[in-house]
Amino acid sequence: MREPTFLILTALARGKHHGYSLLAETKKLSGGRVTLQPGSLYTTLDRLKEEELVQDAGDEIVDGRLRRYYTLTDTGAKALEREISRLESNAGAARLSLQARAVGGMA
Amino acid sequence: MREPTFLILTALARGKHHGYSLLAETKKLSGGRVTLQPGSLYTTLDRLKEEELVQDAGDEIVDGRLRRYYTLTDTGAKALEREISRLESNAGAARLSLQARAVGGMA
DNA sequence: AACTATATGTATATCGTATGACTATTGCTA
DNA sequence: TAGCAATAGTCATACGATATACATATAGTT
Repeated sequence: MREPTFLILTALARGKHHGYSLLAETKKLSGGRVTLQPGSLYTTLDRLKEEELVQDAGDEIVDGRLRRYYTLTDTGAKALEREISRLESNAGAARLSLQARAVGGMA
Repeated sequence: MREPTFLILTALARGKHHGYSLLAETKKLSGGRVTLQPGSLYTTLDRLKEEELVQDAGDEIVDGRLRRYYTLTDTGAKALEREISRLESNAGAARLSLQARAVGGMA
């Protein structure tokens, strides 16, 4: 799972969002590092729906504009949890390696 | 940075390795999840050398077979450190989101 | 003689993402 | 009232890291 996908799932874990609001939310979650373009967002959402990690959560018309809401499925929440574990495990292993390098100098 | 790249840099942070030993080391570091194929490994190493995150650390002939060693550069170590921070930050944000979901139910 | 492990590569395909152009509506303001 | 920004979403194409499959060679094992 790559960062855009991860950020989208993370944003949706807090509750439902519509597409456009995800653009702002993912940017915020990444501390400003990641700015998704509409094209990336919607193709990713389509894929995630096919994989059943994300599902539709109803449409709404606000000020004449359609809002299409999305939420995490339980499968999606589990996938996110596994992904978090992977990140933490990788980060931990790498921290150990870097410490070994700092302490031992280079072999 | 994706997982294969990350695992290769992590392995090299502990000291020099030749290509083939990285296949085993990255597998070990990932807890068996990731099995790099030779093709992925060597193309990634070539790219990392071009980007100067990794450098050659001498050749050696053992039992009639060539071993080509690699190490991290300082730039590579810094890149790995930044990457670790990114993983930790993403994992932290996602944990909070999942907790919000668990506590609040779904909105 | 065939097979497995060690060791290093090349060529091509795949897939998620990036990019950029496009459609459409509302609200503001000059 | 024409023009522009912001909101909301779609579509076509390109890119790039990795995956897959293949190639080559030596050493040791069965």
